[in-house]
Amino acid sequence: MTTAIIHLHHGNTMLDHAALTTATPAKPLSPQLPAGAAALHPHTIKVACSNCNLRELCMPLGLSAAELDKIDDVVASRRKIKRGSTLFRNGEKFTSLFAIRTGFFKTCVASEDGRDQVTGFQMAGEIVGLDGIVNDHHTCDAVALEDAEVCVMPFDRIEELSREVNSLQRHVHKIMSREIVRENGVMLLLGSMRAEERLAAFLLNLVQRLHARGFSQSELVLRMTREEIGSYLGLKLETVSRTFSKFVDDGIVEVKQRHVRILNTEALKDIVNPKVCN
Amino acid sequence: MTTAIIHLHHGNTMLDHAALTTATPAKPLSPQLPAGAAALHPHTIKVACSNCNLRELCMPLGLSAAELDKIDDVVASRRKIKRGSTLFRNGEKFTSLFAIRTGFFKTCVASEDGRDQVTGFQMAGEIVGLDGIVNDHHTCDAVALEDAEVCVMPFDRIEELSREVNSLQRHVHKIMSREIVRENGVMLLLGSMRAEERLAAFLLNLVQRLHARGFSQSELVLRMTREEIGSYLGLKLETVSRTFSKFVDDGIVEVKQRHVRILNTEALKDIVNPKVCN
DNA sequence: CGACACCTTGAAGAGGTTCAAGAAATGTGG
DNA sequence: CCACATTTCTTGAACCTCTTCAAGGTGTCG
Repeated sequence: MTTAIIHLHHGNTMLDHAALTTATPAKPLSPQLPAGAAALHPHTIKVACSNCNLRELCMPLGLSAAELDKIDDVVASRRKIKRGSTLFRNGEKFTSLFAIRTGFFKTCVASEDGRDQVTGFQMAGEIVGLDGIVNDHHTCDAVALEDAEVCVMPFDRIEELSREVNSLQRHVHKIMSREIVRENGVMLLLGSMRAEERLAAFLLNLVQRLHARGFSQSELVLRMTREEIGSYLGLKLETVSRTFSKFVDDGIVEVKQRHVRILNTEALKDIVNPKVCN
Repeated sequence: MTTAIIHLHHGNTMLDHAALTTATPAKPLSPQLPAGAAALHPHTIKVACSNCNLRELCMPLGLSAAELDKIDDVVASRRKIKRGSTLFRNGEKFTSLFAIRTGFFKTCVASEDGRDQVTGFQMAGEIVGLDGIVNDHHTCDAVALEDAEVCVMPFDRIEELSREVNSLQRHVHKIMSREIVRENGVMLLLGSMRAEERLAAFLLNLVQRLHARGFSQSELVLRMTREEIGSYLGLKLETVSRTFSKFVDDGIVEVKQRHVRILNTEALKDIVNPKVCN
């Protein structure tokens, strides 16, 4: 019975503590907003990278003090995006890359006839907007799945600076290459995995990225709907729901709406990479 | 009857003329090999971009003479790859990007348990190797589907030069962004399309790219097996074969092994983007 | 508290896969 | 250049996974 879990865990502390919200990590990786800065302007705030705790995620390591000074100029401003609204939209002019400071995004592309496909979920420290470089216009939408804040990095400024700071140039290349490799992995998932494998891979990937940001290795709060997960994984929302229920039945995870606790990471790994027996 | 076509077209001139081999395009876009150069060294030949007819595909436009001189240094050498052998392999150290001069490649990633997924097919003028930048090692295989020749472009040299030549810098960024956007499109295909839609989209994409290289808009020779097409499209080879047969039955294409003639491009487009009828 | 979005589950159905066999093309070695 | 081995492609039939349609439950937010 999959419904039992809802009552079994009703009232206990599962998934209820603060470490479960992406806005408040356990490790000290949260961005530090200069006190009072937010009050200056409702949407854009001028700030620097050098005192940002997410720098190790967005920016190259091992910068000299002089380079750091220059890098501070990459971020032109910050921008807050309300849950449900878009950071950029398919067709809009491309001017900047965005580094996510807080919050959670999805990116999605649409075909002409209106189908759409979630191409990724992005969290703090990750960069969105790379799709816009090639044609000076964005080819996908970036939608905030929770209230978010991003650093706006005008791309011409990035190009200018990366001619001067070698490690920044290398970093930009790596970020783009990383995105290519990530998408290769998604293609493998979409092209060759079955529903259970897809969802297992998805959960492991999410929890791994969250863990790198100081969150639990075993508990997470999904910021997206079943439908969005399904779109990303090439499944219908009902299939996602059923597969969650199957994992619960098998004792691999606990699920309470969007709260997920992984009880058996190894089992998930085995589902993704089925052992050849004998 | 789908088998009829094989006899119907037996002996006719369908797909038989020279314009159908990727090595001999109708338009003058074929690379010009300096006479005798090939004899100097069996595998690597020092040549420049400035006199290459594929330059408009690989390199930025509107370069000054001085910039062109510099760009010539990007290509360290050329390399010939026999059909079936690999240009690079998952795990190998990354040093260079490769511009395809002639021939046809597939790139594929493998999961730990041995499944593999074709992530793309590349033809003359396209760049492979971008996956290697992020971790200094390649994460996929690039396999020649026919005898091929590539220009070897050491990446540190590219980075060096793109600090000096702004248009090259921009070009490198665009190439990577284009790959990201392409993969977004494949994700849409894998995540939301049915078999017929996938194959139709695949054929239209191939023929469009071939046409940009001076080949026919309606005829093409597939350089890959049904299994490789299937892997790319997230289908089994039998499904690819059946879908081809369906298209033949519907009078949309003629198929004779790997020779394909598109009889009704509009029909293919309608399959990819189904019209919503009332 | 009521409206709305989201999630779960069941039952029936479709699309694609698997297994199997045979045909056609391709490559190889004598 | 031909015979044979191998690879590739096609097709059928049974099966299975995932989808579709439908209904009801749960949670959330104004």
